[in-house]
Amino acid sequence: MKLGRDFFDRSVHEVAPHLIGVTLLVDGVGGVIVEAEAYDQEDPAAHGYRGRTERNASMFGPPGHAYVYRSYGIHWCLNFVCEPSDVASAVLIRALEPTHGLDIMRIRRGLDDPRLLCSGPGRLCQALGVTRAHDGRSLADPPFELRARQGTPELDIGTRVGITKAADELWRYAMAGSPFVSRRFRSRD
DNA sequence: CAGTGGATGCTCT
DNA sequence: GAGCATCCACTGT
Repeated sequence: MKLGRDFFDRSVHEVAPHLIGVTLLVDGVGGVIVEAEAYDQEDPAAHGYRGRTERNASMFGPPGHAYVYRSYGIHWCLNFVCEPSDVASAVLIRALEPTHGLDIMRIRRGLDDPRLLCSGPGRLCQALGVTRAHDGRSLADPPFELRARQGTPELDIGTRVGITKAADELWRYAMAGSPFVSRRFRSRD
């Protein structure tokens, strides 16, 4: 079952936790989203914070579309744009539990361990073949496919990874205890 | 298991 | 010219 048409027409802080458990496929290859981070329009760590530029234009576009950017000159990172147009906010997809097309992922990644195929924003883009070519594309149309989750997973919540500004905001969400997250959370009691 | 440093290409100041 | 929303290899416990 596909996601509702208005799934992304709300705050990133509501969308991000609701994405955990959703299945993401790109040309039939992908898995269950187990980790995501929210970046809102008043967030100094967000690319849209200082206004619209050529790179972040997709963030200012309609919700339910992809924002893909190059990270550290090497990797690609995939975001889902949220809220109305002209409000720059998006959710960074940080990790998947691979379920579809593992053979293709292994070839693209050059390794076998399922835990290392999609456990990080750069890794999952390599495994799913996501590049700049996907920037601005609708998540409701091929090659993307999003399938609604069944039930409500328990969440781990923590601070975001790899940033220096607004580093204390608890805007990182993950499926509790998943071995497929990019980094472990603080020990839970 | 923790910490460090290099690769690498843009974007923005 | 600085600074990355990262990953991997390598070091030392």
